[in-house]
Amino acid sequence: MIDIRLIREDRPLVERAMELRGSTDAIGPVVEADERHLKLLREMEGLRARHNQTSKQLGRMKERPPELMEEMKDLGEQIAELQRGTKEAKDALDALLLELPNMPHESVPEGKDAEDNIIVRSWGTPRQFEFEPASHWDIGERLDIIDFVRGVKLSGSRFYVLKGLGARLQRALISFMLDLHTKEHGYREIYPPFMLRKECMVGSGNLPKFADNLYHDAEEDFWFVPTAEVPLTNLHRDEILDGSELPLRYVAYTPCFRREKMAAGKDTRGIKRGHQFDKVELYKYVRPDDSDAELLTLLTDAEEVLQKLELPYRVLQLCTGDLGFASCKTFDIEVWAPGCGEWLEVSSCSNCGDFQARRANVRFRAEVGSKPQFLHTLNGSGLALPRVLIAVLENCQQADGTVLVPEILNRYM
RNA sequence: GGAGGGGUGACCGAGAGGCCGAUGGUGACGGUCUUGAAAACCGUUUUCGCGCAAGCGAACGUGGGUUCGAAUCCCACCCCCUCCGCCA
Repeated sequence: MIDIRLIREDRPLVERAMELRGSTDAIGPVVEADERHLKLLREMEGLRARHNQTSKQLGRMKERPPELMEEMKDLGEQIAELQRGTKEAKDALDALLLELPNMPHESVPEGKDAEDNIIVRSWGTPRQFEFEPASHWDIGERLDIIDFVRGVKLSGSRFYVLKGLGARLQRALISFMLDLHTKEHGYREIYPPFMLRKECMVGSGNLPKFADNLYHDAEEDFWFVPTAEVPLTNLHRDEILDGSELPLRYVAYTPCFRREKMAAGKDTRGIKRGHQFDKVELYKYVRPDDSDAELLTLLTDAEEVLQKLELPYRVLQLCTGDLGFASCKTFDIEVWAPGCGEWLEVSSCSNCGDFQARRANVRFRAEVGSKPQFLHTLNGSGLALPRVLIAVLENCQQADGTVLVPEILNRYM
């Protein structure tokens, strides 16, 4: 959420930021709603002050003049009326504010869409094959470790079944990633609920705008996690943390559930994009001054997974037009998949600034006795499993059709 | 799912229509005393909104209602605890 006070104080700045992201004319309605709300609020509070004062006097009186009582009753009704109006105005304002994306960080390169993203660096060299590398769906079926037909039988399109060593490989990757981040990078492992209350989705920025990508229970207030970022954002919702606790670094493995309506018809082959996938997620709560630096270490923490797996990858910095809703600065990591012949996004590491902290109301006190302030949150996959699985299968395939898994996984297999 | 009890500030815990944003205690912070510390004593210590400010407004699980006035009364919902039932 963008601070309404910033919009009041420096509207052009915010408007420019919105334009950089490709959304125009978003601020005008906000300013109007804000003005309407403030007008009603001031009016209501004025009447209330009067009402409270007289009411207090009445409490001390022995005899209550009937005409004064009459007047108070009247005033009370006016206040009630104004209160309804104020609440409506506030709800309208909040609804607009919740739809505004985060402002890009000043260091983010300008651009319209993914075409304008910048390759920051590459690691490893794509392997030269002495044979035509197979796609993971061919490898998976040939080795009987990915079963597409039965996935569809169970749940429909975009579902698959991992079998035998396929399931085992995924589990090995999860364990490896969790161990790496907890033992070597200082993250604390979290096992969160996979179903959350609606307000959690608002806190992270998934609602109200992206409801059509979420699954939820029809009867109860349970929303399936689309990423562990959501429970991790809300872990400290409505809390004031002690500055000495920061930074907090968490890592969580969860399945992720997404409708993928927007991507209908895209990536239907293989396991690249399913309605359910596993992911290990990195998350940080940090002091505002530290978030730039913490983003870089978050990124290298995620990269190290691929380095240890010896999989070639590249790092992209997203341009302003391609940033996610909640992010002010993002780096993507893409792993090379020689079978599909494409770079696959396996991580998106973002600094959300105070955007999510405002929504979820997570604050900290810099020092004992000082005023609470919003902290910064960062998140990044570390990494998304199916695509790493793809990369392992396709990069490590051999001429005889078998797959030789990266050495680091040996102790997990 | 059924029965009963309960949700108050960082924590414990009072308050049962106006004198209550809330007694008291613990903790934390500052001070006095002390060579230093402990103890003792004194003081400070919720958050948000509006306002240049003085100040005003709001919040006692959440949302409604009664009343000039609600932490306190009424209704609904949520959560926690105990017991019973069911169950991986």
